[in-house]
Amino acid sequence: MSNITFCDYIRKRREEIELPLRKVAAYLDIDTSTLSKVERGERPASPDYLKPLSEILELDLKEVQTTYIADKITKDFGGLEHLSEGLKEAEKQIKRNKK
Amino acid sequence: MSNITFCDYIRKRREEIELPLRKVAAYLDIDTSTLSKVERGERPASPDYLKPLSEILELDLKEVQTTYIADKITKDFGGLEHLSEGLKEAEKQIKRNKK
DNA sequence: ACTAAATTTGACAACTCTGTCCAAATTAAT
DNA sequence: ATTAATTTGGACAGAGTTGTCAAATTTAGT
Repeated sequence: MSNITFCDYIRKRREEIELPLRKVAAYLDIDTSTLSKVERGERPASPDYLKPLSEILELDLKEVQTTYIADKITKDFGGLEHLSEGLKEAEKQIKRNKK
Repeated sequence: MSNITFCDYIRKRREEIELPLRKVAAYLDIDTSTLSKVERGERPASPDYLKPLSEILELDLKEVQTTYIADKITKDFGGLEHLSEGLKEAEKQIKRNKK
């Protein structure tokens, strides 16, 4: 029922493959403390982290991005009544822009 | 073909019904200068503006929100490769959360 | 229990963001 | 052309964000 948040997603995975925060943080070139905060949802993840996270956690980049986006959108736009329609419209526009 | 940006959308409409910035800004309870910047895309619109904007510009709130969301998402997430998938996933989650 | 490693916490500086104020520039009306 | 109204620009303050550092706490290994 409940949606996996981005922070839980990456923390679970990191524990799964038994990497210490220290190592992952070093790979992302950020402080251990920063990553700790991100993993506990105290701070949002920077989009810059996505690619290196997918690498060191051996996750599909697409899945990482998807989880990140879904999470951030619900947080950023959660208060708007017509969010679903807005998202559909956004999708259309993005497809249009690709061409 | 080109997507209407939120700022163009509200500026066009304001000019259409011939309201000065001054009046609209007063209704939103912000400085004229701030609204000027928003209408030219120099500053993002606050979500707080959406409701009063729809009222004074006599626009459907749903349309206002949809335009706002679509615009903001392309600006916020434009750099991500898997944005379309992320949006679909976000939609699913939002629907799930409604229940 | 002791030690070392891992993680969390809080204070902090640098930076960004939001909106205001007021002066300058542009546009409209007579 | 002058005047009045509208719009824009830039300096600014206050609030919020981002990541770091170092100390405190928790967890794991012996």
